[in-house]
Amino acid sequence: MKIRTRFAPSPTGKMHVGNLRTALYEFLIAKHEDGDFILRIEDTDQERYVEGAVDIIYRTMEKTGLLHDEGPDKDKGFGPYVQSERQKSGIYLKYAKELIEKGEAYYCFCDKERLAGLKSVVSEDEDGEAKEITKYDKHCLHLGKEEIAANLAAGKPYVIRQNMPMTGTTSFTDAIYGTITVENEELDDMILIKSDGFPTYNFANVVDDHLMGITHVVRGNEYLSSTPKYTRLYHAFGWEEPVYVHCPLITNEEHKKLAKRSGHSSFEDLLEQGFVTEAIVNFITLLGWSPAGNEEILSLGELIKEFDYHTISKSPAVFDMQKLRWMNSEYIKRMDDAAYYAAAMPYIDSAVRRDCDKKLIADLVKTRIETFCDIAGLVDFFEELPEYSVEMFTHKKMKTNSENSLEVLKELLPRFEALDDYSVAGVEGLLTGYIAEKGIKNGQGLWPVRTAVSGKQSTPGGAYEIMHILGKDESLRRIRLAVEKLEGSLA
RNA sequence: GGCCAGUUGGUCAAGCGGCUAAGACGUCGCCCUCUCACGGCGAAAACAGGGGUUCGAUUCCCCUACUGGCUGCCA
Repeated sequence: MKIRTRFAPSPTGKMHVGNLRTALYEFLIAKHEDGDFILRIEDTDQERYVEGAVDIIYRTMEKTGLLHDEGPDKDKGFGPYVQSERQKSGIYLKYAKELIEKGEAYYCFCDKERLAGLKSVVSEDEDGEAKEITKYDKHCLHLGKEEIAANLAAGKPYVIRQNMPMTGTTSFTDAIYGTITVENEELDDMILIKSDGFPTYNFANVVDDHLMGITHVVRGNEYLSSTPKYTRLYHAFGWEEPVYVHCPLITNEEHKKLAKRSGHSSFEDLLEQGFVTEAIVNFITLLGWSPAGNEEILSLGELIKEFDYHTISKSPAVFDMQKLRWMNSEYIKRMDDAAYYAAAMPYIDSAVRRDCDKKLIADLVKTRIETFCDIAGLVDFFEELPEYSVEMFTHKKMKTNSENSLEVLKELLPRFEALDDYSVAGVEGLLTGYIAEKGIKNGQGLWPVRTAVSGKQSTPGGAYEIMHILGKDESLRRIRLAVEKLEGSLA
């Protein structure tokens, strides 16, 4: 049978990385076996709906290459794929009523006050916050037919609840976690249809998954505890259950659920921080799953080939920013020229306003950045010579100090003044010639120059490249300044 | 509190009864080198604890501890 998976996000804001990974796994599971990947918008919660969130979902899917075979924007398949649209046809209510007839669900007219009265404080957490638990007492299950009819006729607000048995157990099998069994008395009579007429996620999800022929239900393991309820729903309808694939949670460094404040909880945050889409996709896939071989840098195509959901791990994974940064640097290094320049130039242009060889700057910086946002901090000295101390001319390993740096720079200054060819090769020729002539080490000649023209301990590129980028005038200005500095300190 | 799940180096993770317990990130060292990177080489670093089962447990079972999730007319 052809595999069909679905990504069923709620349009409530940014694309959380946990959601993105779920989408990724769903896509990978389907495509690995040439199956269908479906996009369904679960917007049954009117309260949480955020304008524009659906567009974020579309954009993210497109950018990451997780292209769906069926979805809201395509006019094929079962459609529509937006639950608020589907709801209009009364489809969910129809199925809920079917359950009522079977005795698997019932109308409930209890108001919030009565429900609140059912709550009991069971404990307090460390912050002194009371933890309450509620389990509905099945009060309305025992309403008479006439009473229900009268309430309905009177337009009294109602919900429809699932009728859980008080005895026995319910089991389901998850592809990752194995068979899980719970006591039915632990199961609350969950709400299927809300008083506003919308189905709850729990219900709409099951109905739609069935109607759309979803074979593999993939979701975060926060749903593991509620899955027995879904199992009961499938059984009540007499529907075949899908294969469940629950994925381990992604946590922050404190091993807590990735929260908004961590600053990297969403795809958009990551893009803003200079990460490339392919690296994000690659990295997120590896949170909870690892390939059979040792190669970790894998394109989406390679992931499709290698992904095997049976080997998804059970334990939660910490989102390691450090490793993402490394992986991003690998992707940057592997970018071809066109793509790389296109991505890097905007960052270089905004950091270096001087008219110069920016392509060279881009080349120099390529192996030195982990994200594009790192560029600014590396190239700032091209724009403006930073304040620096003469101590910088003293370097033990280079065998330099203020005295010989001053000597080198003073001897070099007239030669640079006479030089017209400030190409990299031109500058290099002059400097290597000088070094050979003096019989000194490369470092002894080059360290003073590089320091003088950059004012920094470390720079992308060396003296030749920097002088070429700065050009004759600016290079001379900086060298003269260094000479003054050194003379001042030695006087 | 109840229920469910998880627990291999700092992090991601191989392992599926017998191994010197892979690999990657990070860290440290060396080489390369005009700096920093890149690249190359190398090092330190782990089976939560206790009981079983077994000739033999990281691997199977039980208990404990810890961590996380759920316990909404949210998903």
